Amino acid sequence: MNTLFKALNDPTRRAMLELLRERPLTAGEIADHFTFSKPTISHHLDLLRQADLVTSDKQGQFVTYTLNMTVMDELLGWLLQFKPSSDAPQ
Amino acid sequence: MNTLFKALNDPTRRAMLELLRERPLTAGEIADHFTFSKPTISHHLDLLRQADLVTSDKQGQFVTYTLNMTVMDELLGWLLQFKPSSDAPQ
DNA sequence: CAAGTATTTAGATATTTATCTAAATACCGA
DNA sequence: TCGGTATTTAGATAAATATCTAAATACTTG
Repeated sequence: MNTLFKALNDPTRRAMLELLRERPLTAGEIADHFTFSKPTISHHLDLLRQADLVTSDKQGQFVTYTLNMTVMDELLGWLLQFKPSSDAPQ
Repeated sequence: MNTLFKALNDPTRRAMLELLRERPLTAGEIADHFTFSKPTISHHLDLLRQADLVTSDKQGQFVTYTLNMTVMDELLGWLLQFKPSSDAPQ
């Protein structure tokens, strides 16, 4: 949960997730959408992977990142515990 | 959105929200659940307030904090954009 | 194998953050 | 008004984070 919130606590990483919503992208393609250096992008992707928000797959020279939303369900569950409707319908 | 994720990116603050799920509590009552100093607790509560996750109400010497979940809907919305089912039913 | 491309690792640095103690503020009751 | 309680503000510090450049690694192609 900590790792998840940490990964989400950065606008660049959230933008990356939104990019990957369309389709899987290579590290380079992702980097093209930002003005940060490649190592910085790589570091952000690493944090997203640590949180299991993305998976990475190396194909030759390229590393393709794919959105993995299963972990978001955990967040969704955490969120819903605050929704009174889930506890006491009314 | 930034402020919201920042506020949520701390286990103590998340625990505070879960405490407040039961009922509104004063700053002191909240502090009693943790081993941090009062100023530290106050600082965390300030961040939760900045994110609009809680409201505070001073009654005499006491400041009561109340959960305000309306802003969580924003987070829920952000989250649901990743759920394929919301885009393409299947 | 050498040169070029894609990506990551290493190491440095500036900023942000969580925490503390000490002090200030605000309120209450005698 | 004074002493006590509740909370916040100020200021300091250690740890975490985002970023960079330089270098390393891994793959591809001539």
